[in-house]
Amino acid sequence: MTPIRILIFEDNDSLREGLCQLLMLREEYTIVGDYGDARQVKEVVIKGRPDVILMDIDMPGTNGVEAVKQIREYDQNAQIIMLTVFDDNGHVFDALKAGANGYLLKRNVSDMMVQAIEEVLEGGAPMSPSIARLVINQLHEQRPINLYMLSDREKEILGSLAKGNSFKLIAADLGISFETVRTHIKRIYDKLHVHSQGEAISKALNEKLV
Amino acid sequence: MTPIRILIFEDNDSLREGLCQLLMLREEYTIVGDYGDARQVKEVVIKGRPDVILMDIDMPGTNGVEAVKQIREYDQNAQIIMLTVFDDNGHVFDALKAGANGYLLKRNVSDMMVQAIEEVLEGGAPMSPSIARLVINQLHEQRPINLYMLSDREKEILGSLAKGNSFKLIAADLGISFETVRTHIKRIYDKLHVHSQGEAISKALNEKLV
DNA sequence: TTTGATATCCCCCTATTATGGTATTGATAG
DNA sequence: CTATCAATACCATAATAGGGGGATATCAAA
Repeated sequence: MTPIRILIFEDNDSLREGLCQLLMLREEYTIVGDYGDARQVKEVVIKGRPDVILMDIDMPGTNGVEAVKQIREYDQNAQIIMLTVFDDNGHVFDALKAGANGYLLKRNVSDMMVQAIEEVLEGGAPMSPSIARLVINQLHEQRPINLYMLSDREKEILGSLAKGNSFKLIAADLGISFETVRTHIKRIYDKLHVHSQGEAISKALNEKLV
Repeated sequence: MTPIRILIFEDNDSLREGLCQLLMLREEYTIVGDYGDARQVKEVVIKGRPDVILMDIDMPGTNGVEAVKQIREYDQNAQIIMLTVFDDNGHVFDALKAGANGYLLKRNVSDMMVQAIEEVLEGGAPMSPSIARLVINQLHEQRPINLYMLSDREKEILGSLAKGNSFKLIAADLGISFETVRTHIKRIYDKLHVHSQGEAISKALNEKLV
């Protein structure tokens, strides 16, 4: 059976060495490199052909997020697990958007690292609980909107407008007259405090009014 | 110490009973109710005051997603863990958006349920690995941008347009003439295959071109 | 050197949208 | 019962946007 190739970027020397020792206990793992910074990330990844990359977020020089972006330009297969001390610094979403596959807090590393590596290789996404909650909360949509008191009909028309339809088309779609559409649009603009189609569509889409 | 109150909605009788038995083994848990459907969800939740709700996705009558929406209308505190057989049916995101806090595949239930309950009460978001990966993949932004071959200037102008600015304003902002803005806009419309501001803004925002 | 892409500017004409009115109907809340 | 609101509809005028041209300058690649 071929060994699992692991590459480590972590600027804290003692943590990095601890990780190496922890992972070397498992004979199915091979550490193909461990680095205190990500300056040579491209060369190192190409040479090392890692299955799993452990990437610290905060490093001198190239930070972890930037490193992930660079890696993803030419390698979509390596599984990348981010390591960080804090769970609130906004880097979380940047890293995940850039293409990271997992996200562990350093305080969970000794407990969860081996399990996390197994999980990520099986197509999972290992995350510390507080990180997982951040991600889930991101998805929660707060709805009790209608901040602008749009009526159902007005929302319908704004929705159609935001799809790019002209007044004429909206009228035909809804089976009402062109003039009625214009009346609705006027009221929508009033309520939204805008004065043009562009502003209305922008506001509608950005604030998810439709 | 006050017990942890658990409420169960699951239409598979044997799984539901299995869950009850599993959780009753722990003396810190109290099952405040177990139901095969979510028809009375509002009354039951108000009466039971659960700390944790286990909610099956697929149930006759009111489905799990709908039930979560109803619960969240008046209870923001109960921690809701969804249960499902499949990890690919699109309900995943609906449920999480509606306000669920965790998501387990039924095949992981016996292994992970107790740990999941602890995790969710500590502010985590327990998920089966494959669900976690779905969520993470949702965040990954695929970049193969510039599908439409917009130049930098064109992207800049489209961005300004999508903020709701008029041609006049864009011209003033960029320090170029009104006619130049129009020329750019015409080319943008060509490249995007649209014929109006509305369509252009809609496309720009929905496809994240800016 | 010529070509192609980009950015800049102008003109003409038409179509669509914005603003300001007024008005009728039906449903609903006081 | 009546005041209000939502939805419907129309008119007139002004402003903005869309579609068709044509033109010049730059820069890099062929």
